[in-house]
Amino acid sequence: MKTSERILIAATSAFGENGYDGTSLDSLAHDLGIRKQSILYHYPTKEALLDASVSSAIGVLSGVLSEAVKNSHDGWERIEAMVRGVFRLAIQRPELLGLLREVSRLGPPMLTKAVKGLEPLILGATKWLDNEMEKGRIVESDPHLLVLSVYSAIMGAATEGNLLEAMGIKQNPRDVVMRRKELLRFLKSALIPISS
Amino acid sequence: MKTSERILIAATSAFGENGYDGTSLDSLAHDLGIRKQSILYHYPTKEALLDASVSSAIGVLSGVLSEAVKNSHDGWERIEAMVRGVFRLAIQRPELLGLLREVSRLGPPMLTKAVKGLEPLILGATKWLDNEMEKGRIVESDPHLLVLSVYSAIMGAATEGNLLEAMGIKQNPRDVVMRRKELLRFLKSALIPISS
DNA sequence: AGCATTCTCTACCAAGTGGTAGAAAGTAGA
DNA sequence: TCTACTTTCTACCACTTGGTAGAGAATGCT
Repeated sequence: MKTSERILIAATSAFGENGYDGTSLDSLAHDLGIRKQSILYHYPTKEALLDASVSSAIGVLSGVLSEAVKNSHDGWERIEAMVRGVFRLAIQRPELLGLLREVSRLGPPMLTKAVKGLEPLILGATKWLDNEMEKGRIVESDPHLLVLSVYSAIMGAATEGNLLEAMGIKQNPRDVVMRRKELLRFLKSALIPISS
Repeated sequence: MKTSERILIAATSAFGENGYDGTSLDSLAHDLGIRKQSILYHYPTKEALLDASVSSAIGVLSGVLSEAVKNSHDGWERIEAMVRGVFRLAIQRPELLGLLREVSRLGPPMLTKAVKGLEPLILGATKWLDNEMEKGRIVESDPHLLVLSVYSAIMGAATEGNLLEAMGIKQNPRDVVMRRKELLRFLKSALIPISS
């Protein structure tokens, strides 16, 4: 694999797990078995490295979600597919979601850029929700707020692994599945009209 | 006000907003108009300062929640009171919730200690939920998972202010109230049996 | 082979980090 | 006023931070 790719992957992990300030270029280089200056050759500044990490993370997330949209029909099924996709991501690469959360803490200007990258996704989601509401397949409410609620619920359930472990709740794959089921039940009862 | 209290308050803000690694004792001292060494007199290490901040934040949160419990009856009303309490806290002192989130990212050993501090609260909540489920006032489900879902939903809705602003969603008090309402609707439909 | 390009390295640097030592200043009781 | 104690200060330290300058290697093209 190309060095620049290896750097990007390691950086995404580190930024997502230890935060931006908690990650030093030296430690990053050490983990990769190279020198810090090699990192700075591929990414001229630390911020540029963060930028690239965020872009790639957004790319992966977008991929997962649009894949879920492609392979599902309208209504509840689609929401379920998206939640499953994000959970799979949370298990396989938790650092990606951690990174997005970190970005939202860092605030502008990085956050602004990230949101811009996610804008088509958010726009698509709200439009689709609007449409679904019109057809009565989803409970009427402000789509923007809905997207946020769902976002934070998923993000929370998917990324609070640390917290769960500290609470003594095991993290076997089976338990993660149960948590996903619980979240889906949660979402379903909140979003789907009683008739269905 | 005593210097040690001023330090504690400023530290809680800083840790909550900029993270532990993102906060230097020098900048903290500068904001307070004192010298770093005065901080280190009251709190021998940076970690001790974090510890004290976390303890105080947990104290405040516990206070808000037990106040909500005291002033409400069983059933949905109590959940609503608790959500209102946390939202009020999120508006008045968002850095407190930010700090708790930061702690959950830092992981052990600080997280372990924090969770231990919150244990009575969590235990009380799960016990109460168990009881409510028995009486049929709340939908049957794993109380632990439920607490987590509710926690992350509230935490998300209450602390993603940065994200919302970057998304161009205004943050007037009126809008915060709307978000709280939306979250309450969300929780209600997920938690309350259809009969009510 | 020679040459240019791409990449990784050693050697530094100025600034900032948490923390130590101990002097100076304030404060209160006798 | 003397004394004991608490608090804040100046001065400093070893170490780490992100970043620069430029020398050496690889690598591929002709």
